[in-house]
Amino acid sequence: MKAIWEVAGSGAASTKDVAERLSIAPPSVTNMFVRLQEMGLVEYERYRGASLTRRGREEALRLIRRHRLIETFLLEHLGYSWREVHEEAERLEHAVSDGFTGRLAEFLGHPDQDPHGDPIPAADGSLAPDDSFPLSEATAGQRVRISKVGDDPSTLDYLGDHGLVPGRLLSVREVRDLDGVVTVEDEDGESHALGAPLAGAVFVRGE
Amino acid sequence: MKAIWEVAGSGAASTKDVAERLSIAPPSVTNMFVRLQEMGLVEYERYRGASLTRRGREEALRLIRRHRLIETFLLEHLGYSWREVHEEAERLEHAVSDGFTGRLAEFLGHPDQDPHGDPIPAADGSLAPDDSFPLSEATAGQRVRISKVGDDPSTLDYLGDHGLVPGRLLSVREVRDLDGVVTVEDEDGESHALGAPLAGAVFVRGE
DNA sequence: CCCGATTATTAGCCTTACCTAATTTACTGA
DNA sequence: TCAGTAAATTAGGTAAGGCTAATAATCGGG
Repeated sequence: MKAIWEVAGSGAASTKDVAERLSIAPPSVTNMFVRLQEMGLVEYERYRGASLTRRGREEALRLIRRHRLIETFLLEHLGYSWREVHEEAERLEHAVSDGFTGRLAEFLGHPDQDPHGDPIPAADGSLAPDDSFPLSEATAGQRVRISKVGDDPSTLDYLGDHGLVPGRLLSVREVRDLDGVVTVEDEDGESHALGAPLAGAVFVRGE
Repeated sequence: MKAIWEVAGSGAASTKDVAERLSIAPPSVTNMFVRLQEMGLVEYERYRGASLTRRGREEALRLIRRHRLIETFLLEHLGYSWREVHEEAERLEHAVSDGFTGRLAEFLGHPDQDPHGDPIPAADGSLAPDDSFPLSEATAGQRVRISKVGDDPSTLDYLGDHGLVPGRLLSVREVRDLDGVVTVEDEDGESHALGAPLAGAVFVRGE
């Protein structure tokens, strides 16, 4: 469910994309699509991918809520680094109950976003709309705030080391079409030139 | 592994006892014994039960360590009650990495016993020897400190409600052979008469 | 010392969640 | 439009971890 949401949002997720996200073989995904449809969590048509039903979306958002709350806890209270946190949270989210999730939210002070800057769905399944866009789509001169960063570990490490973390305010100096390099200046006057892959992994909101 | 340890310590655990502890059918246990033996975690002889090898014991103690650290966290930081905590910890302990365990121990200040009063094995697998005994084996006039209480939920609730928790100092007033009732007085001068089942579930150490 | 009760094992089956290999469908560009 | 390729599905298999029913071993009392 979570993989479908992450891969396709409310649209239809392809077998291949889901298989890649989960690192499993495509036939296993087809199989799962059929079963999820029987359970009423997914709308599925052969050769056309699967999309979430209302119930399916709720289920996915509950999982994502768990995941992000757990990540927040691991990062803020157990001293995990960004590169370690994802894997641990992935395993934990399948083992914890709703009761645990609620108490953890309480413990953390009901945060509405995780340390990546991703919004944490509310217990009722509602999710703040996301108006952020990748830095690669910014325009020169714009002032933006980092809202989240991609979750690839080495990307995360690099950005973290350079202070490019959610909440940071940036001025966009140049967006060069030729090679996709985006140059930004941070609050300390430090300037960063980010290649296309990095610029695409830094999500921002206009200020 | 954990079930074998809990049921038999370093002795041999019977198929039946383990099956009961895990609420599964005996044949499943026989099956598992065979596989654990192939893995070198258990010494097993048909019709004679299984006992842990050195590696098996280490493995079991690592799990118990996890379990007790998780329980401690749930009770002390997430506001779980004794009756809820066991089930949640049981599921979590299988999802958590050694890294998590270490950081959680750190977060909790490296406690050496859980809130039940059970010792928490050290990371290297060593476990403090347990010199406690059930209240039913105390003698009148003895002063004892509660070291742990049985983990049956309703027992736990009753004892908790009456302030009979680990750490509490008690004076043994009477141990009546006739019906097994043990009468104790707590630090506040409050007197408690505990029937055989309760007296057997309260473990104490001489002061 | 042996017989019946208790405990354990074997045999055979099920479901879940994966896999690979072979086949089918859909898509795209000449 | 149609052929080649990419994606998806079907077919059939494996291992883990359960189950029940039937059989076998052990043990304790008369």
